[in-house]
Amino acid sequence: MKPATPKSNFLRQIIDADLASGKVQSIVTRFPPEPNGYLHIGHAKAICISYGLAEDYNGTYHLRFDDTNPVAEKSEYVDSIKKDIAWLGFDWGEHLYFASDYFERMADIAVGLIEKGLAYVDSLSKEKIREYRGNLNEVGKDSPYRNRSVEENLDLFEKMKSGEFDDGEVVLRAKIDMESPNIVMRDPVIYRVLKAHHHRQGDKWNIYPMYDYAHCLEDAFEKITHSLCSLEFENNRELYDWLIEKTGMDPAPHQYEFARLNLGYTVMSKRWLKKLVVENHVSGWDDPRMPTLAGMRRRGIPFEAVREFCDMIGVAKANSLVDVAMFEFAIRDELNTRAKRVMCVLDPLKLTITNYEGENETLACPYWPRGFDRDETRPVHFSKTVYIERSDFSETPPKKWKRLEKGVEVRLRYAYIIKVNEVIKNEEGEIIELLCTYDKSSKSGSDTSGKKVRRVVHWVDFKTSIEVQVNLYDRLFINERPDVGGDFSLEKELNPQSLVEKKARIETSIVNDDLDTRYQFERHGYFWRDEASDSKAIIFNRIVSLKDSWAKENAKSAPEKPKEKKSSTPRSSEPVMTWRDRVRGENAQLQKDFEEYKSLGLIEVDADVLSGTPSLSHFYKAVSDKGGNPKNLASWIVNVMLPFYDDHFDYSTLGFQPQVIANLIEQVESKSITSAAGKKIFEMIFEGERRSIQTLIEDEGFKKVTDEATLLKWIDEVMVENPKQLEMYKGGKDSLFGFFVGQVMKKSRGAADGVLVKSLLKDQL
RNA sequence: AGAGGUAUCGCCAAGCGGUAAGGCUUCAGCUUUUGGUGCUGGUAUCCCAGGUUCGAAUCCUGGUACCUCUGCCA
Repeated sequence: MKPATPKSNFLRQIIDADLASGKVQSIVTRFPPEPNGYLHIGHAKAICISYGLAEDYNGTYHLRFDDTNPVAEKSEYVDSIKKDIAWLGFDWGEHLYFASDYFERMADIAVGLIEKGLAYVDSLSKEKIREYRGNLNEVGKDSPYRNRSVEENLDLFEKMKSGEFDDGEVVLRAKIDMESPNIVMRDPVIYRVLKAHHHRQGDKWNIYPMYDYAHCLEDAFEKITHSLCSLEFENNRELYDWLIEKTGMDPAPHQYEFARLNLGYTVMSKRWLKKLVVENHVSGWDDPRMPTLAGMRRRGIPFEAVREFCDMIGVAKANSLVDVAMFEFAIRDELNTRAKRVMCVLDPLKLTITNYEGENETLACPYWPRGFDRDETRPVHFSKTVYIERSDFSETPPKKWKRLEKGVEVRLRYAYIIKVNEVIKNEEGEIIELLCTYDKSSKSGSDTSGKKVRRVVHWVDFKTSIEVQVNLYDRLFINERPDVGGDFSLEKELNPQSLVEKKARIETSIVNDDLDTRYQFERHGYFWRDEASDSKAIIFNRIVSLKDSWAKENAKSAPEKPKEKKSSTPRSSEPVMTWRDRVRGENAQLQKDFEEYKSLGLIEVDADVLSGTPSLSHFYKAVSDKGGNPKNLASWIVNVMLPFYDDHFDYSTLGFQPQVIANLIEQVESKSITSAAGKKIFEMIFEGERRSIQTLIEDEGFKKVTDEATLLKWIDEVMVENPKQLEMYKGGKDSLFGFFVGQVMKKSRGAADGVLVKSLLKDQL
């Protein structure tokens, strides 16, 4: 029933590694909303990630209100956010925090920064600050106030605090680097003057910390180990780490970023959600069509479905747009097992059984379908006249029609088999009633008619059924990505059918149920009572419709989607300018090396890489001085050795002689060891192994194995150990060949002769 | 133009040099008194181009596309 969820993601890998290395003993995560609005499904993803991870790893999670900007924040939002998170089933226990509770501490730390000469008060205007910051292409320049003395800064900051400056007059800035390629690092503002009323601190403060300054400190104060946020903060991480380091916070929290959720046919940004509410396109933040948690709760979506959905979509760093079908699946999957089935007719049409003689009767109808291991029933009234769904009768039935048509027997669900004999229409030609006859012996449960009728139709009793209002909700927008591309105008994007209100008729049994009962109205969808419902006027919200494959079948063949061709960019024949070309442009020696390497017969890219830095070039020369084929030497260094250094190759701190590498490559060249073994040996050297290559080969058995008998023995073993794969291979799964080669190679620890193994294996298989 | 990211099926998403997981969607079939549910089965060679290797989605080089950053918002 539960879909398998991705059990691995990059955050888990980070945590696993941190736990394994002892960097942390147990994890602490946090969800840090600003109390300036309502939570939506995107927040639910973030919460499920941070809190879910803490739960899974037996760690701790915090709820922290990041209330550093008093202007938009309200206690009302604090309450709604708490309610929403609790609804999702998370309990933060005693770990409820407010950034504003740390204001004193943060201000003290700012003083410390000033004392260290790492922060200064800037008197530049907002506009000037922007101008001085530069832009994406131009570096910034220093503020004229950047070099104020520590004393002056201390004095000025004190005055900011005590209210001697007005909003916007001065700011406190971190003194970092106005020429940093990362704009975030160009002396970011860390405190601003704001004489605003704070929802918890009142008028106590005249200054408020900025997010970048406050957030990392909050994490540190709370000893958060893994501070998870969305991708747009990637650029801010450098500042986060800078502040943690300069303020000496220990242990240091770390920030990791993941992609935020985008869901089709809805919007997630506060701006648009607010517009929907303010312009009355919806009834409020909790309108059942809203993607807010309050809206989903009112719609009747169980929180478990939201959680299941969050598990399903996983977490990664690639921007994505999740198909609503996935969310709908999660909701249906949850509701399917817990929603009682009842009958409700949304568009009633009268049907009279002309040969029905009794007054009425009561049928015991099961609440649950077969296979549910539940056998509760409810009484349902039945009489001579019932309502059926107008769309269940057709005068011109399409192919494969399974409902009513004239003269064909159909079962009234849980009741009798009937046959329509006559169609009564009004003056406009509209059908107003169907007259039919029934087979008295076909009563459901005691059917002695012997008939097998595959057509079924649901119904409610004419006299006793209750009229109710049903709200049929559908997606709010017409397009999958309403807020992308061009200017987004709500009027054009809104789905006019997002709410359809109907008068429907429902069986009486529902009056006895708890108000929060979830139902499946058979053949329609899942419903529950709206909170505005009362005993006189009952209102049902449709949570989600049933999956409808008939509609698809019936729809005209969908227009063929134009297949997007994967763009293949033609390879330009122009020689390309690499960053190394630029380096060489300023370093004649390297340029000379480059030319020399090429003349030695190196392929161009290897020559390019090896002459990219002085350190590398020296190293290559040192290795090739010892002899050997320059081309192969180069290729080995570039492709096998360099990846170990992850762009940080430094000859001077190498820890082994170039001679060693020359020897190693010679062994590979002379085919006395395989290249895989060569790589393994280098790995050992890289990690500090000091035995000679010769010794290593001897001691560790790296010598290339070309002995057929040994190889065949391994091959036999592999075939015996993997009977399943063997069978599949023989069944035609050729791609398994590589698997067998791999297994043999593994047995030999990479020492077997690959070519030989292949040919032997081919014979054996 | 700078910096930081990302690219695996229609949509999410595993994969970390040796069999291209899984879920959603979709298609086919079975069951069915819900055109629902359940069950069975099918559907990708990994953005492009080179290179290294017995073997590359994974390593190297170079491209391309998309996202984020120029608030005294978070």
